[in-house]
Amino acid sequence: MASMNEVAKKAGVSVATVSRVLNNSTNVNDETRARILKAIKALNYQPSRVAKRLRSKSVSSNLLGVLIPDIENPFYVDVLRGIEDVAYNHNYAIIMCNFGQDEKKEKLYLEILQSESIDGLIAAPASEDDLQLKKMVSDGLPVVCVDRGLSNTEVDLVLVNNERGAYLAVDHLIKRGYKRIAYIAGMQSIPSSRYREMGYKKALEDNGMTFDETLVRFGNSKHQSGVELCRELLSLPEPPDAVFTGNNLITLGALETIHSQGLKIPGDIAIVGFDDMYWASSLNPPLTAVRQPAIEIGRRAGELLIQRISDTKRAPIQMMLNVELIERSST
Amino acid sequence: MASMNEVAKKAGVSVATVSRVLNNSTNVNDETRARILKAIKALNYQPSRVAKRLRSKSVSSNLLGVLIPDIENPFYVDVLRGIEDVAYNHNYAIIMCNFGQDEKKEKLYLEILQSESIDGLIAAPASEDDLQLKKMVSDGLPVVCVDRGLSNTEVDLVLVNNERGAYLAVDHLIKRGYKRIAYIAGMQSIPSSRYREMGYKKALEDNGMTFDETLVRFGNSKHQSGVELCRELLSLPEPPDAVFTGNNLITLGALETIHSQGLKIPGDIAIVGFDDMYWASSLNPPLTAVRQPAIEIGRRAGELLIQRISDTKRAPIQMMLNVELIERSST
DNA sequence: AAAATGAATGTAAACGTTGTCATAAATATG
DNA sequence: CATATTTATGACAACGTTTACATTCATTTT
Repeated sequence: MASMNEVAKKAGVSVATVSRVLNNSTNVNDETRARILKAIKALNYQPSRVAKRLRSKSVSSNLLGVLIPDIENPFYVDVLRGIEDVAYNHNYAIIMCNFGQDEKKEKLYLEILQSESIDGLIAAPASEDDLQLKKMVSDGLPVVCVDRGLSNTEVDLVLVNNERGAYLAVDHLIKRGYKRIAYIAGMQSIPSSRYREMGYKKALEDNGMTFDETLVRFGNSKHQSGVELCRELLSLPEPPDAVFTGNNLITLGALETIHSQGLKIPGDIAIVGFDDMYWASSLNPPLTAVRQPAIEIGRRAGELLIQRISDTKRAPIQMMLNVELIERSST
Repeated sequence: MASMNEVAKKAGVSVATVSRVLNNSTNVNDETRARILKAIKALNYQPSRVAKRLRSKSVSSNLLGVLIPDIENPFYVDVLRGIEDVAYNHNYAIIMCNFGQDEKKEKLYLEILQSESIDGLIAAPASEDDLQLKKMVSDGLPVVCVDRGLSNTEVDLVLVNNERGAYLAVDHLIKRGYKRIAYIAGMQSIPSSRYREMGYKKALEDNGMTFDETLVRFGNSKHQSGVELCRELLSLPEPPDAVFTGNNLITLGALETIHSQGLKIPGDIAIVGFDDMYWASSLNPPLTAVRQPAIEIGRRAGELLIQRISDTKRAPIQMMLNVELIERSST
């Protein structure tokens, strides 16, 4: 890799002038500029983003961090896609950190990101009380949270109306005549799990139904927990006649269990999931689901972050996007 | 962020000594070491990976590039997961580049990766003749290819026996009595599409069936192409009675079309897909599929890369992993 | 014609490390 | 005791940029 020095030598100028050309600053002679551009081409010179980053924090070094809990979850993949989309358009590269709901791993990744001098970070933190992340925010790193916020901390945030989504789902089940509606939730420490629980309870209440806590199970947000918790629910003396699942992976897990027990959907049991997938209509049966605009969440977060990088002072913005219930045949 | 200099000052030593402690080199007094460690803790010092990377290419700067065609494809997500797994265990961070089958985007990402002075790269290149990538390989960057190789270039490679996978799928269909078996392929420029075609043809041939080229359609490897090409096939005067789909996304697209036309699987038409998904048993109907060990591909590639980084000279290794046919109810 | 301006360029420090070399003190060797 | 060796440490250059400041020269202003 040719360096600026070699270019300068070849063009017979100093590095400063080369730098000026590269950052198309004024006051450089047309002929010199041409000579330098020629040398750049000849040597196939590419500026080192590393050196740039080291030299000045002020100038953008075009590196973003993305910290997500679980890349196996199609929802986060879509968020990532949205982020990648705007990052690419602004010439940013992305360091992807997938911490798999493991707080130790999250911690290590945050350290690495800091150490890489990223310009900004988009994160779905493991916990609302993430001290390390809070510190990074208060130290001035541009941060945008997605899906989950940080308690007592002013930070840009893009999420979805979780309570409303759950309400829509459960209300829909009730209107369809289901009486014993279970909720298979994700990790209790994740805010969205709790908001969705609130929506679940509110829908029951608004419809004059009583809340039965044996029908609510918190898991670890993964596929396997969907499998197992659904099995538990089905083996209850009075099993549910419908189940509301807390995310993508749980839904697929629950479906697996239901199918393996040979139950009919929605005849024996109905199901509505949080998170839609574009292939949800090819599931057996086509799944009724609450759709989050995942790609848009990613895009918005990316835009907010890039804004914030260029204006650290602007007041934090919190965006709550809308969800919608997609009715198919599982309910 | 405290720098080494501040630590040195605080501990009353020179930066050299601090560096020695950090790289636990010998010949540093126990008492001094203790003092330095204390200072490091007090200042919450973290070494800058950026400075490290700039300073010496010799010492590992712990940054890997991953270049994949399509993060929406669960196969690549799994590969990524495998890579991430071993990267994390070796304290490497990952710059993720998703080029969405767009060669211009791929080019830009390769430039960025180079400019970021990555230690090594795992790539599924857009084309076998990718000049830019070939150049990077010959310039000495450690590279491991996954899923697709580079022509006339010695490079580590991890892939799967595509021909055999296709053969298994098509042979299975034939044994089940299907007569007109279509193949909805991905992009023709992608080697795996062609190897799968070879397997498809070979299975026909070995079973004494004639090859009908109107039953083979190449697309762009995305969901939408599955939708459309399947529609084309179904509206043929003599439509197929079975279809072999070239990847994950195509399978889901084809399913969508089949369902939307109200056809029964496998009664009206059978389907077997390349790429399994763990939730394939929840599809309607449970999908018969050729399984690639995607996570293992990622892991192996990660291991090969880390090996190669530490030993640039070792002869290239090409690994071909096995596929298996998972029989469910769509055939 | 001297002074002031401005354009074009160069010099050098800085960013935070690593690593080579030099130096000083302590210890071992004869 | 003189010399050689080892141990512990520091000084400084280098990596490839950016940028503040200095310099040179041509042009304009008085």
